Parts: sequence; structure tokens; C-alpha cells
Amino acid sequence: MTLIKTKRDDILEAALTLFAERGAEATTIPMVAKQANVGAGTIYRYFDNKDVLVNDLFQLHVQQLTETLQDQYPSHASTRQQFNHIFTQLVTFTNKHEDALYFIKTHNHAHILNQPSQDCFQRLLELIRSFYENGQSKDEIRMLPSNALIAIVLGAFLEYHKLVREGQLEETDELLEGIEASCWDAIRTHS
Amino acid sequence: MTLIKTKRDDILEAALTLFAERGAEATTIPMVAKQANVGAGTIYRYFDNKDVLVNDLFQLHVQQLTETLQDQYPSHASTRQQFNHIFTQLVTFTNKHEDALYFIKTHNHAHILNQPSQDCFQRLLELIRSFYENGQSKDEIRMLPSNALIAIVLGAFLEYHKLVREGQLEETDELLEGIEASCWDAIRTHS
Amino acid sequence: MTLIKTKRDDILEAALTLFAERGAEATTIPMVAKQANVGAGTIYRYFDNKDVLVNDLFQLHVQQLTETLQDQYPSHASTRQQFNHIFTQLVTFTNKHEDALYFIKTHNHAHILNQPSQDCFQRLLELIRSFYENGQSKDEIRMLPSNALIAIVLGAFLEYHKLVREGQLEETDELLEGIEASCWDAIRTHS
Amino acid sequence: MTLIKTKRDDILEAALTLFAERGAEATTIPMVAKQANVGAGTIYRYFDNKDVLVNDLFQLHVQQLTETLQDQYPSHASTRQQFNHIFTQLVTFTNKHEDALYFIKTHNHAHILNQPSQDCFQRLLELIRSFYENGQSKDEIRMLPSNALIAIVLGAFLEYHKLVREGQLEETDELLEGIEASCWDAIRTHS
DNA sequence: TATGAATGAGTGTTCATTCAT
DNA sequence: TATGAATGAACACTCATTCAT
Repeated sequence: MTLIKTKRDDILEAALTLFAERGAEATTIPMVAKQANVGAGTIYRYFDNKDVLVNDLFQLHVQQLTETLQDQYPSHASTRQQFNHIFTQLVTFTNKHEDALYFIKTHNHAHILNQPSQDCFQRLLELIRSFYENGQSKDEIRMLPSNALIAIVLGAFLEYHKLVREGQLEETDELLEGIEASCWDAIRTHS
Repeated sequence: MTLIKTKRDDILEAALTLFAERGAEATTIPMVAKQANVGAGTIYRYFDNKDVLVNDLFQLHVQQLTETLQDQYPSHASTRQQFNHIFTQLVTFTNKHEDALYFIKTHNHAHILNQPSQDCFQRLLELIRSFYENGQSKDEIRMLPSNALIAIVLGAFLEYHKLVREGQLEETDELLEGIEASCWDAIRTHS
Repeated sequence: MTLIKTKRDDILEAALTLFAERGAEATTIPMVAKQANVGAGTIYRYFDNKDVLVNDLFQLHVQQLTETLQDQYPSHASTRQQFNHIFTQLVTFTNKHEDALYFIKTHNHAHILNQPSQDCFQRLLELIRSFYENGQSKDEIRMLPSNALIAIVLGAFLEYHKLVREGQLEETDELLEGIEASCWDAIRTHS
Repeated sequence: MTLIKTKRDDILEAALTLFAERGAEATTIPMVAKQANVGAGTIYRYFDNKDVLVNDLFQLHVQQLTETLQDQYPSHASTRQQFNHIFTQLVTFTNKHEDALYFIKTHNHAHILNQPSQDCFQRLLELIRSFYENGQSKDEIRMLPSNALIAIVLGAFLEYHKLVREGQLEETDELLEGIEASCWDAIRTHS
């Protein structure tokens, strides 16, 4: 494991910030170059073109999120504990890459995305979907389409996180637990 | 009230379709012109520039949604009935303008939006927020930030609607009632 | 037949001048635009990209030259008369498009040329080649590869024409006849 | 005289190959560096910039060709023998530097060429021109502008050589003598 | 009023050239 | 001395906008 930050990393980081902020379409290569403290031409040493940059960045973070969710996933625990794991890892992931989740959410339907990116995203969805369907088969998760269930948790979490970033909400363990509990309540069946 | 479809309406309708499909940034004025069966220059008779078109379109539909939600709002009914009204009007609105809700959701953070558009959108959020906060004060709606609650219902409904449009789900009154009930369960408090 | 000079013609004419002068590679689109008194974007209304412009221009003139050579070609006349026809039409063609022959000669190996352009050029070569081979079969044209024979006449004619353009030589019918006779002598067999 | 191939020579050789193949304009410095097995920066140790590289290369080969033609030039022999010398040396030169003659022919009008290069090329032309004019004064060479005569021989020889390189023609002494005889016939007067 | 050809400012991208190593 | 990563000026090209018809 190397801790050296390469120019490639600078570019990816700058792109993530700007893409999350303004969208990939509205972000120009010179903007990314400036944000990354790099010449415009340098970006093309690492990425063939803008599309490749967007797709590489997208796949990188979708892949990382997928791995984060899979990491130590409690396959044999209760649905409740599995959900807690997912939510906790969502927090972990977001702490590492402030903008990544928002970037993923706002760009997963973008026209720029190529097939590998879409496949990569589908693999992430499958993972979450399998949790939901498993819970549904045990009658513990409500019978909504899994995409809708995903939207519920991601939407709620991202809106919460936005308030934290904007300083309108202070992140505490208690608050986090409250959000987690609410999300769980939102998706679980109620006897 | 006139029912004559003016060129302005053609343009707005074409823009809505394309903006929802590809995003406003990725949609060119000639594309809109072609879709609207209108010359490119004609668009500039009705809208000063592209930004104005996007903003006018955004405000138009946010305004219509706001009005739809306010229309015959049962101020004195139960929180449950109020939620049912909101959900029903969401369906009504979507039936009228297939793409409008998706357009609003995907563009409400766009950098193109000017202050009036943002204000207009805030008014819509206030309306929904007041419903949530009213419900929360009566301990009937769970204590999540209202933005998160909004995200839950909008996210769930849009994902459901997408499946309907893609033909993966057939819209029936029963299914609709099920979704409505699930959304309500997702946001309400449980004893 | 219309005599109206369209913008497309202006662009082609400007491109021909500049390509002959500096080569297509060294000629930028803004240069062509300026020479044609046209906005840079206008060029893209008529030609998909620079390559298409070069290829269209090349094919246009190769085609015209081919047709000029074929026009009233004395199929049943003597080899000598056929050569005279070819030379005369070369002069006719050059009088119409000052730079076209030089452009063709300097660009027929260019890497920009696509297959249709190369095919088009091959058809021109076939035409001339068939004249040479016909003459060779009658033992009236010397036994050199036809490409070499083509190079001889084109090379001689273009060098002569360059001197005329540079004002170092004055074009008279007598001189022209002398050049024609010399070229004929250069390629014919001598008893 | 050293036989050690320096990096400078590697660069010149690589450049010659690529310039003949694709033209100097279409050849990038990194391409030359790669072909020469040298870093891109190294080229700038030996040549101030790309223009200098092109000009140095051009002058080098024009100079060598000039010297080759002058070498053991039979000043007092017959025009016929002088022509044979010139043609033979052309073959010698081409055997040493496969691409040099083609490079000279395709680049002698290039806009990159500076005054020294053009002067250098003029000196080569003068040399050949003096042969022609000498022959013309004795009424042994036909009365064409010497540039045209030069074009005839160079054009014919290069086209022949191209066929050899492409494998469509096999180089034998007999064939070579035939070409030489044809070229001579092409430029000499006929009683 | 409606058009779409024309424009040029602003993209994405290339590549000659520099310079830290 | 040799390198190749880094640069940014200059290119090809797009598209919001204008305006003659």
C-alpha cells in the first residue's frame, strides 16, 4: 500500500469535487486542471479523453462502495443487523470520500456512462437488491420494488448528509443512530 | 383559458421530453427546435436564451406541482388523509406530464437554475415540509429531517413510476394503493 | 447550370488555394475560413470535418480532371493525336483551376486520403495508363512503367506551368506547342 | 571519419524514415523519439526545435546528393556519358539512403524550409541545370526549361524506384540500364 | 411572425517544448 | 548527458445566438 498521492489521484479528486458540485457535463477540462493544480494536457496523460475520466472515476467509486458494503458483510446475521452493517458502511464510505455517493447518485443515469460503468453499477445494485429480496422472502422487508427501497435509504441518507455538510445539522453518534433506525423502520415490515 | 397549443407550448413540451431524457446541459437548442417542429430561431422569440428556457420550464412545472398539491388540500383532515391527498395528486400530476417530476428531481440542483427557480422550488418544499412538520408535531410522522422524508417519498414514487414506464410493472389501482400504503408506513411513526 | 457561387464553393476554392500553397496538413481551418471570408463554424455546415473537406476537394478535382480527359477523347485517332488531346485537356483543366493539378499531385499520397479518394485517383491513373499501354502495344510509347510515364508528363507540365505562374515564362501558343512536342518526344519510341 | 553511430544519427535516420512515410508535418517529435529509441527531450539536445531538425535533415541529404553527383563528375566527357554518371550516382545515392530522394522531392516546397535549405536545394538544381544547359547549348538536350527536364528524370526514377520498393518490380542491372536509356531518350534531342 | 444559415466564443484535445530528476 | 512527465499554446470542432430573408 502506497500513500504517495500521484497526479492521477489529484485529477480524480478534483474531478470528483467538481462533478459532484456542477455535474460532469458542466465541468470543463480546464476547470478540472485548475482544481487539480495541473496543466490541461496532463489530464490526457492519464485519461484518453473526458469520457474516460468520467467513467474511470465512476467505476472507481462504485467499485469502492461495493467493496465497502461487502467488507465483513454479516451473511448469517439477522436482516436487522445486515441493514445496520450496510448503513454503517455507507457512513464509512462517505467519511472517506465526501462527494462520492452524491456523484454516484447524480450520475448513474448520465448519458456519458459506457457499458462497463453501467455493468459496474448494476453489480452494486444487485448486491443491495439481494439484501432486500432476502429480507422480503423472510417477510421482514416491505414489498416495494427493490429500486424503490434503494432510493428510500440512499435518498434519506444523502439528504441527511447534505444537511450535515451545510452545517445545518451536527453529526453525532446519537443522531446517526436515529437516522439509521428511521431508515430501518422505513423499509421493514411492521407486524 | 385557451386550449390552443401555441408554439411556445410545443417548445416547452419538446424541451421537457429532451431535458428529462438527456439532461438540459446535453440538450442543444437545435435538438429542441427539431423535436418541437420549429425553427431554432423561433425559440428565441419566446425565450431570451437557453437558461431562460430551462428556468421557465422548471418554474412552470414546479408551480403546477405546487398548485396540484394545494388543490383541494384537506387542511382539516387527518395526517393520514393529507398524505393520501399528496400521493394522489403526485399521481395526477405525473399522469398529466409524464416527464415533469423526473425533470424536477434531476434538475433541482442544476447550476443553471436562477434565484426565482430556486425560490419557486423552495416554496414547493415548504409546502411539503409543513405537512411533515405538522405531522411530526402530532407525533404521527417520524422525526427525520423533512428533506429526508421528502426524498423518501419522491424517491420511492419515481423509482416505482420508472418501472411502470419501462413496462416492468403494470399500473393498477391496487398496486398504486400498495405503494401509497408503503410510503405512508415509511414515514409515519409506529407505536 | 447555375452560376451562383455558394459559400460551399468559396470554401472549396479557398481550401484549394491554401492546400496547394502550404499543404493540407499545414493549413488550419481558421486559415481556410479567413481566406473564404466565412466564419470557422460555417465550414462545418458543409463538411463534417477537415478530413472530409480535403477528401471532397480531392475527389472533386480528380473527377473533373478525369472527365476533362475523357471529354471528346479521340478513341480511334492515332496515339500521337490522343496524346495531343490529353495534353490540351491538361492545359484546359489548369486554366480553369490554377492550383488543382498541383494539389492533386502533391496530395495523392497524403495520409488523409480515404479509400474513395484513392479509388477515384486510381480511376484517373487507369485512364492515362490505358493510353500508355495502348501506345506501348503498338510500339509507339517507350517501355517504361506507366507510372513513370505519367510522372514524366505531369512533372514536365507542372514545372513548366510553375514558371508561367511565377512570371518567368510567358505562355504563348508556340511555347505550349513546343512543350507538348517535347513531352511527346519524351514518351514515344524513336525508330 | 568515424563510423560510430551517434544518437544524433539515430535521430536523423528515424526522422528520415518517418518524414518520407508520413510527411514532416504529420510526424510528431515523440514519434521520432520512439523510432530512434531515444527520449523526446534528447532530440532537443541535438536540434533546437522541430524546424531545425527538418532543415538539418533536408540540407544533409541535399548536400550529400550534390556531393554524390559531383563526385568524379566527367566534366570533359560527352553529354551522354555525363548523363549516365548522373543517373548512376542517383542509384548510388538511393542505395545508401532508401528514403532520402523521396524525402527531398516531397519536401522541397514545404513551408518549413528556411533560406539556407532553399539555397542548398538551389545549388543542387544549379548543378543539374548546368548539365542540361550545357547539353542544350550543344543541341544534344531538348529545349525544355531545365526544371521540367529535372522533373522528368527525377519523376521517372522515383516512380521506378517506388515500384522496386513495393516489390512490383525486381531491380536488375538490365532493367536499370533500360530505365537509364529511356530517361536519356526522354531528354535528348532526336535528329 | 418564423426561419435556418451564419457566426465566433468556448470546448476538448494534441503536441512542440521544457525541466526536474 | 539522457529522460519522459508536465506544460500550455494552438488546433479541430460544437453550439448558443443572431439576423437577413
